[in-house]
Amino acid sequence: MTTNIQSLHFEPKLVEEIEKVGVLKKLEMGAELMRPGMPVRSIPIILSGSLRIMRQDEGGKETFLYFLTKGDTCAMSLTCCTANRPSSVRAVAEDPTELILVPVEKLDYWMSIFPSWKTFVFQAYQRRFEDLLEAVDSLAFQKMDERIWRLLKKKAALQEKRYVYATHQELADELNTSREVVTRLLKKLEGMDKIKTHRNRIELMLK
DNA sequence: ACATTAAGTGATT
DNA sequence: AATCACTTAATGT
Repeated sequence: MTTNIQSLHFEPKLVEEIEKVGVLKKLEMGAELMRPGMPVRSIPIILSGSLRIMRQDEGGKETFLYFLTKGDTCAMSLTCCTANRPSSVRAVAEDPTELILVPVEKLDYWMSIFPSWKTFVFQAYQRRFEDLLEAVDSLAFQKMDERIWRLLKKKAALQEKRYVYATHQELADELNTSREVVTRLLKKLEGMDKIKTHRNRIELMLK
């Protein structure tokens, strides 16, 4: 399903420019568009499909940052281009994807004469920033010990008492983790005198 | 006493 | 933090 450039509410003259200077590129699912260290010579505008943007650590382990979909462009590319720095992320096609590559040289010029381009770039930054915050949140939330403690307090507060009636397995299911992890972290909380564990029941030690 | 279910543990990735 | 393989403890019949 191809989206054309017209649907991205650019002014007609800009659409013309993009068509003249942009290069259409199609990516198979799983194809890599960008990898860390690659020089960035053009910025992509996604027409259809989606790109998965990831960060990579030294060992090559990847963490998901955000998706780019129809009408998006890559904020990283914009900064890399203007600062003339290599890419620090990896971009892989999540689906079969079509995009237009716009050469760097045009960016400044378009910024100054096309209001819709300025808006486009500005929005790209704003949306990517939001996505990034979301990614940070979910990573921060993945500290299971905190999540369990929050859940217990919430459950206890929901009633009036200091007991939470649940098995480790049930808690594990709620937190999308394994029973063993829950058991161990509860043990840790118990060691800190925050709770006492019983069968089918957890006692919150609130003073 | 026996079976069932919950909880605890070590090792491995 | 997840998974596996097992052990041990608590409870129900």
